[in-house]
Amino acid sequence: MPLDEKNGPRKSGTRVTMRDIAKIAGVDRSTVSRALRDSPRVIPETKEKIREIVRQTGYVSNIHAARLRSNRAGQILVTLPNVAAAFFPDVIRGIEDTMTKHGIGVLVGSTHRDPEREEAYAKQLMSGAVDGLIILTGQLPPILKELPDYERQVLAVSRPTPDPTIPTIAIDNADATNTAMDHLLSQGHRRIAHLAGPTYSLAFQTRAETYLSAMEKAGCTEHIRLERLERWDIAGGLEAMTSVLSDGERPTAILAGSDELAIGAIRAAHLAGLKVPEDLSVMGYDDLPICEVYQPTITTIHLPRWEMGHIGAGMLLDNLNLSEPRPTDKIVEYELIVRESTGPAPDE
Amino acid sequence: MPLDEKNGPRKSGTRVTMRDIAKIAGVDRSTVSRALRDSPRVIPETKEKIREIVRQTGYVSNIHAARLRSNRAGQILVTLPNVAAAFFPDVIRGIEDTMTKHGIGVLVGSTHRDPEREEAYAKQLMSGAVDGLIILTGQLPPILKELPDYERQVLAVSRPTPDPTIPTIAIDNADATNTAMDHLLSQGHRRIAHLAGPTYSLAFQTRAETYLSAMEKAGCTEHIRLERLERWDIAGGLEAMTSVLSDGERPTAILAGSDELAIGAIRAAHLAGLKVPEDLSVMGYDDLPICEVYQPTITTIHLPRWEMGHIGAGMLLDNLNLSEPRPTDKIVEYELIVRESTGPAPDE
DNA sequence: TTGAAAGCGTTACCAA
DNA sequence: TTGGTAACGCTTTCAA
Repeated sequence: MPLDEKNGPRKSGTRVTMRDIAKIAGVDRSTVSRALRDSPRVIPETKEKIREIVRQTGYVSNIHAARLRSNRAGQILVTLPNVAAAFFPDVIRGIEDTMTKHGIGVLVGSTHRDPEREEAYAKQLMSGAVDGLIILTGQLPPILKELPDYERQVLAVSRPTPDPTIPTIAIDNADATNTAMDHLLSQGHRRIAHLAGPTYSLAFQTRAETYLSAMEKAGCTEHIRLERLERWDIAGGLEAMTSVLSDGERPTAILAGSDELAIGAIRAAHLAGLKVPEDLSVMGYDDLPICEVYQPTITTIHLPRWEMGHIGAGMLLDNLNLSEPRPTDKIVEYELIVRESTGPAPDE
Repeated sequence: MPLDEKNGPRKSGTRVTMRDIAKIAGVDRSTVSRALRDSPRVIPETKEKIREIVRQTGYVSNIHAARLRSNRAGQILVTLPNVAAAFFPDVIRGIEDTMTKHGIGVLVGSTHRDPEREEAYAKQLMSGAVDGLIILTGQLPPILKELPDYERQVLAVSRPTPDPTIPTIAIDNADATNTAMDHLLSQGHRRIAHLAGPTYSLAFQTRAETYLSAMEKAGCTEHIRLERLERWDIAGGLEAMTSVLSDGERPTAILAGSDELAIGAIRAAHLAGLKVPEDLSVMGYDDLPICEVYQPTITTIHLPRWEMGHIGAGMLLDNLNLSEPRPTDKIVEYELIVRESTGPAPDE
């Protein structure tokens, strides 16, 4: 971050400072400081006088000075792989709603899976620009481990990280996958393919592994078809499904690792002249808003996104404030939502 | 933002400071500062020595101190109404890509149309927490006007604001709407209804007005049906369309103010047993990614989202750096994309 | 090329 | 309840 040394400090244009307020009010700077933060140690009269002067002068406190002195940023950072994914807004909202109540600001940064960006965000925490970090990417920037006590300032929500010391809020992905598989198997499906999300993500990894073991348990070993992807968006689903349809035995059901993959799969099936769910059942994970209005509507595993964010935010606040750290994982409930995109296996 | 006065400054846990590095290296703090910012005024040898010590000690500079002293935040803020809207990610990406190249961080905040939140974000600019503000909401927080020279630090992208002094990057909404209407009229449609986005947004307002005048010009005054909404998401489109279908003359085409409204409208039509586009044509604005894979695929007005963000970011950087302000508006090009959701008007 | 020193504007301790 | 004052950790003149 090469700041231009040629420019000196940006000319602050003779901005009003706390000292000025103090002078006008005829009190000390410390009193002004207390008054503005509504300390009980200033009588209402003095407060009102100071506030009036602030109003008239249009004074705004210099946040850098406050942060330097108090060593608190008053804000946290949420990192996610990609702002475009419809999964995150609700999680962020859950975090925001909680943090805002406590006067803590929430910043959002997208990593695009770029290690440089991840490191830049990690440094925001390390440099004190933010007080805490909530990771939605499932990736822990390695550099963070240099930060003493990082387990208390970092939290993973919705996607577990490889580092088990980071407290995590998520569903039980193995359990959810078994529920999904039960749904498909109970409809008579045997040729079930899985469009798996990226292997670097633990959540997708678990889903894929559980799919495999569920297929084995159901005696469908010979029908296993695991399509591994390096993405989990609509385009990825489209591509993967096209590949599935183009060779080998055609499945009667698709368990997609995300709703986006499911939409891509449905679209690919449609383009190939197949009807969903008559010819092919498709389901996903997440229960994105679009699931309810896509045509057909989409069967999925509902994740309590707002709630995960809410719980995570509360937990981070605890870790940040309490002298005693309490970094424990938290499993939240999922729910199978059956809609139009899955149905009985077609007769042979 | 009531910080807890009981907690003193957060214990920094004997963190390594610049002074420590200087002591170990046997140089002055100023030399360390220069070395770390790669100033030409330190010989490579000294630099390397200092860097090595930094590496070993795990030193990270205190960003608050740097910002206080230099009076620069090194980051800008982007405000948008709602992280959930699929419209914004590309715009943000365009902003990020440009800013990152210049070593400027990008923060994203959602207002949820809450005046308190809007004001809180405005104060981030006023307090110096961020160097600039890019507004995607179409709303200018009133308090910002108290900031001298705010026109140079604030920019509106994609949605014009009511304040004409704020530089704006957007398409020509009137022109785009005429293009859309031409498309529908040329397909033989006369009974065209418009699902209009919220009136508080200038962009939606312009689209609605242009719809009206286009209908008049086409001699379709008696078929005008303008459904005004306070939202522009899928649920809003569903609701509005249901209302349109439930009373009065049934339109043969819908011009929806956004792609989300269009999806809601298509869904409502489907639920009412109508086929799109055979019974009803529907089109939107924005060209969201889902338009390409929804069933049917959706005709729309493409907006160059990444580009708008990119241009906006560049313009803000100019305004921030140059002594001479250059706040001019910029009109970008849109494009009509014809897909499956529109077709010839049905025979009567 | 480096060092010394003066702040940046606020907060929080300690006294009064 | 208020005042005085010493930091907070860095950057940037100015001098050497």
